[in-house]
Amino acid sequence: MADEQTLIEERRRKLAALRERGEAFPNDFRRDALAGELQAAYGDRDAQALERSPVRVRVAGRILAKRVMGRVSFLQLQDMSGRIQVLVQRDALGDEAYQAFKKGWDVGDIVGVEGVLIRTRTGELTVRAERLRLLTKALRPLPEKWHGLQDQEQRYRMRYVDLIVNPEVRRAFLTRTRVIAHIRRFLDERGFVEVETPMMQPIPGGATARPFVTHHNALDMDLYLRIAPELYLKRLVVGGFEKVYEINRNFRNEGLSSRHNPEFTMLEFYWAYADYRDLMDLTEEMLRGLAQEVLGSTVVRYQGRGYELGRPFRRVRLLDAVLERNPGLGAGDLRDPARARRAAEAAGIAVEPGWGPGKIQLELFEKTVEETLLEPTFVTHFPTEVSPLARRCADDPFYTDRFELFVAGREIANGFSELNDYEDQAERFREQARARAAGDDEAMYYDADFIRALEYGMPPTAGEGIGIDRLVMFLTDSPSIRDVILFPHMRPEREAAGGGRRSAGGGDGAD
RNA sequence: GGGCCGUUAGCUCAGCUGGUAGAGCAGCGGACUUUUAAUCCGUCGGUCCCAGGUUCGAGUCCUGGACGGCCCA
Repeated sequence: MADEQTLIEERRRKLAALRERGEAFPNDFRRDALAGELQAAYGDRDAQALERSPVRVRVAGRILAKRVMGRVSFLQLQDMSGRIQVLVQRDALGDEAYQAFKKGWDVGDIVGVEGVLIRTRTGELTVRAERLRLLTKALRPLPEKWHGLQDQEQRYRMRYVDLIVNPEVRRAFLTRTRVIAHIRRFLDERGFVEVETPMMQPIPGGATARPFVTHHNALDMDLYLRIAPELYLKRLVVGGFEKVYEINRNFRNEGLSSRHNPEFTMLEFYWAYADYRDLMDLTEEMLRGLAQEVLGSTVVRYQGRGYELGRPFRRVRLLDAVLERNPGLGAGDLRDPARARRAAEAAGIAVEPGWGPGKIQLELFEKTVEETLLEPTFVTHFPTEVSPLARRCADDPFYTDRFELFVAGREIANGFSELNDYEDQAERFREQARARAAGDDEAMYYDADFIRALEYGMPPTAGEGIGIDRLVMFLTDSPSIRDVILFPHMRPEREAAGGGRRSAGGGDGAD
């Protein structure tokens, strides 16, 4: 009587008894209180005070624990706000109702309770039930009460179970929601306008990445799931949306890892009459306020280490950061194509044919510097060669007015003064198109409509993208991006019939 | 794509050098009117991820595969 099918059969039997009494899936119970709010409002009221002025409540939620002690029982009830205990007494409900509860109700069932607040002998705030309703009978048993669900695969595949039994998971996702809400408020307060631009694009632009392809039947044309919204948001700046942002999904057809999911959430915002330095200031302010709001402190604990967001972030040029970590190199070694190639090869980098000194500087940076940048650091002056949408530095066109923000060794944000010189932009697109023709399938396409938009004139503008998932990982102390994406991508499960161990769908059609 | 690790009851986990597969929780039966990992007595429950192989004998050893985790590209 304890393999999965038997456990389910046992509950089906209980459900059948409910159906016979005509009360299997009622939808007329209305609650007027939430567990967490009751804890907050009455948590400090003592037993006598609760007795003197009784508080009647109707709560509903899932049974997480059931402790039967003869003619009295205790339930632990969980709703979206938290948990509260329920006291169930035979003498209050009558013998028939109490027996039905005792024999027919299980951990995992969803119930409604009407009663009064009391404090038990051991001091716990409790709803003493006067009426009990079983609202939804659960067929499947919940995981073990103490350890919860540990198996990573099952936690991701059956997130609904993970959320029921692992409170820290629920907390992380609520934090994610608060992060996004805070960012919206932050930008709204500063006059930014939120928009939505195409997810399906005829030309995938705005980043270097492999896209997903789909097909529009009526138009008989391929469309690409966007890898970035950038080129559309800049069209809007041309159109007069001088402060604009979008928080939404990007799709990149690349590998999965603890830092990559094929679909991920990005904030992009564009700010006319500002430059990349203004962006860095704004980013610091945003992240500082965010930590304060979400964590109550500007110190973030991540994977055992503390990070201080309260102080100004370090700012360092990419070349200087590379030279710091590679003491054998001099500035001149990384500007000349042949010398840069030799330097990279000496550092163990397999230099590909099309790479110029700018790409090599970036590779050296990623290989030798990136993961060492623990404290929040703005790395500035990315080479023009690897920044096809960024404005060149006024004093040195080899570099751009661009930065990336690194925290805990990971890229969190990428921003730059936008390239609004349509002639330069057209030339950069042609350069990308040449690289693509030469076999670089991550290189950008030439986007003629975007050039046309720029030719109408885009004001001097700064724009930035912030990876929301990685930011939330940092703020929730999550080691994997899958811990902050509700339903991360997984390989399909094997069919239950195929003999695989995991058979989440195994009960389907059993009746 | 490569390397390492994992997969045993619904869940969390033991299982030594190859010799009859275990515990706790959950379930079921019983006791119990203030417990909170309730307690106590009794009890059911296994395609040891899959397929081959070695062996008198495989959860355990070998080969291949599936899925997952970590690291690398």
